[in-house]
Amino acid sequence: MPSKSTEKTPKKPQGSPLAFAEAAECLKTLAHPVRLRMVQMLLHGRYTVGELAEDSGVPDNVASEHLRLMQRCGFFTSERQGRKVYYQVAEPHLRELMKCVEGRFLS
Amino acid sequence: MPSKSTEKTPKKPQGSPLAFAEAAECLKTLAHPVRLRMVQMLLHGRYTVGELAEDSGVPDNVASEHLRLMQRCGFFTSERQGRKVYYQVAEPHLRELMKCVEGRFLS
DNA sequence: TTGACATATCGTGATATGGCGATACATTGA
DNA sequence: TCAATGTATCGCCATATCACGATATGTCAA
Repeated sequence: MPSKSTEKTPKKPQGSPLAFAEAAECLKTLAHPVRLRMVQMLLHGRYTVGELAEDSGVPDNVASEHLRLMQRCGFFTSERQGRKVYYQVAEPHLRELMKCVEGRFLS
Repeated sequence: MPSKSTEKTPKKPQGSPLAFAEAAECLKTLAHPVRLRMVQMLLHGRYTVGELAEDSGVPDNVASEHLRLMQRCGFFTSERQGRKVYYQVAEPHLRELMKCVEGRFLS
């Protein structure tokens, strides 16, 4: 008679609670209409805060805050060039992730 | 001299604001450690509320609320069997989306 | 230096979210 | 019918998020 503790449990998928917490935090950062749009834009090129703000229809300071949030997750890096600051994608997995999202919601 | 309105703007990717709002809402639903874990579990099998609750380490009522949220997004369907309710994946895109997340955070 | 422009940060208030206990509902078996 | 089990719902409260206006910082040009 096998005790409960020695039964094999082959079906439960892997993943530490900490990893799930991290993943959830990054997904939460991604889960905003303006931020999603910014990610999509930056996957296609390099843009300034002002350009992204205008494209998304939000004021510059709001755009700046969204970009900062995503930068903290490691999504983007920024680079000042004169008075302007250009953002670009730094997290390579963003492309595939966005492809999934586009495949589900923009087709 | 080309007017501003007739300049071509070839680089901006597609996507209506409404689509981004929908996508953001679904991602927000996904963006929770317990819910991520539940999605992962249900991509590997069919489980009851109680089973998912125990696996995630949350009380049954909390698990039930999380499952209801995800059901509203169309992620899952539920099926009562006796006193128990089994949940299962209904949204086919979840598998690929979860694969992206796992590839980034559980490897 | 001054002023204009681009971006970033801060404080605040409105709204949303998450988890909890209590309770309701549904199903089965005694 | 009653009690036990499994699930769902509700009200409450703590916290988080969001957008805004005001203000600060950094950069260039005159």
